[in-house]
Amino acid sequence: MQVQPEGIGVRERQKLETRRKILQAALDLFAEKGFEGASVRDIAARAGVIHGLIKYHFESKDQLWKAAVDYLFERQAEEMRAPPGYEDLSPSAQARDWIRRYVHYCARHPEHARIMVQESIRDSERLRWAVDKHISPVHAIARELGRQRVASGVYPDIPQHAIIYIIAAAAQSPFMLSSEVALSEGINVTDTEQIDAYADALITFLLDHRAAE
Amino acid sequence: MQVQPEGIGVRERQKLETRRKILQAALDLFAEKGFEGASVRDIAARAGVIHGLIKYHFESKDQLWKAAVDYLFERQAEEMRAPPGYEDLSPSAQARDWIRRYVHYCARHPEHARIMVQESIRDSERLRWAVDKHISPVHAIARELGRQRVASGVYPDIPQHAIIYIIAAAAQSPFMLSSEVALSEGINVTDTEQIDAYADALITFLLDHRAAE
DNA sequence: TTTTTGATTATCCAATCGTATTATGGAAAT
DNA sequence: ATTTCCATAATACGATTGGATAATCAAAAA
Repeated sequence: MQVQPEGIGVRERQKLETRRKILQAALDLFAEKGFEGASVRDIAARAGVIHGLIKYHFESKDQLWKAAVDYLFERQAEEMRAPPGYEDLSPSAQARDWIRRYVHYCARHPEHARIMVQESIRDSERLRWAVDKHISPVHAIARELGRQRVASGVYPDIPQHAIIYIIAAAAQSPFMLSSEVALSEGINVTDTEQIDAYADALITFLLDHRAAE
Repeated sequence: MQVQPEGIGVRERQKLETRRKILQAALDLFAEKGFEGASVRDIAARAGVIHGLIKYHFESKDQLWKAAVDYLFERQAEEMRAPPGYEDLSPSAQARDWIRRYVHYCARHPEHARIMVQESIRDSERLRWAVDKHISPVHAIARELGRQRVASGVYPDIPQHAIIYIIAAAAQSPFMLSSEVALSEGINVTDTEQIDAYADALITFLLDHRAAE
């Protein structure tokens, strides 16, 4: 009657590891090929497991997708948490810092925008689930933030949904479409310098620039 | 030996009509479901023809997609042609007019952004074809326009590719994602008032606003 | 040590996929 | 009037799809 070292057996550790590998492969392939385009056999092959295991661990392709999206938004919440000292910054500096951090998040995890955009283009049950569980809560927070920045004159007084979609789309676009950018502009958007340069450009266009005349 | 009224027979007229119906159905379904998600049988059913006709008229699903994209960019070139008197406007007024017309184009034809974004997320032979034939030429024109506007102080002095992706993404986003906007914000972006309001908001954010402090 | 449990493996299934092939019927050419 | 041509229709094919099922085998429990 030994006490287990980690409180977890070999068996359960392997099970969790298998789930993790499947989830990572699902993220990659759903982002690359979309829900219909990514087959459960492709996903299983990339994860290095037999395809029947996906039904065993996730019951269906649909629920695998939802598990992947859960992971996506949990990770976003962690990585986009305000850094220490953020509250002490001026409204303008807060906005600049937030946009810069969001651009870096989009560059680090282009699969987030890729999966969600491909799903949001269609009107599926999966989209309704994602809106209810993840998108609406995120937008509610963004609206509250946006209202404060309009009040302090950092953002212009335009509808909140316009602010949300303009900033999100502009921040995600070149990283979500990195293949197109590489082919048409010859630019590798995964370079750290490129990411910072793009964040600078976006902040300049939105916050520092006013058209002449 | 009668001279034909239109220079075109019943037979050829019907053939062209069939091609047109298939092309329109392909546009709808490629935009809705992506290349892999849209089956040739779905497309044929929506066009009201037998599915074998698609091979007869377009040889393969791949070439049908390319024909649809050809149509997309030809129509865009027509509809985005500068209106009479455009050249007489000030640089600032030209930029505002162009953005407003582009937002309306995106609202009128959300399938354009939907098809191209779904394809640009993956790195396929189709994407390379589309970049070579359509995207690169469009970007070349956009870069030239952008350079003029930077010179006149209407756009900020940031890299041209940043200008292109910021404006295009922001203009397309709410219309490309109209289902998500409807579900999460309760807004119907197909309303004419909504389209104009969004164009106003985008122009304000990009050209008229500067952050306080 | 023996038994039980459950993660994994190996097949199987019906449905659907893109594509190829053959048949047909009426417009166009002679 | 007769023949030719070709757009359309009707099947067929092998491959792949998501999902279901039964066998296996080692860890965990007894």
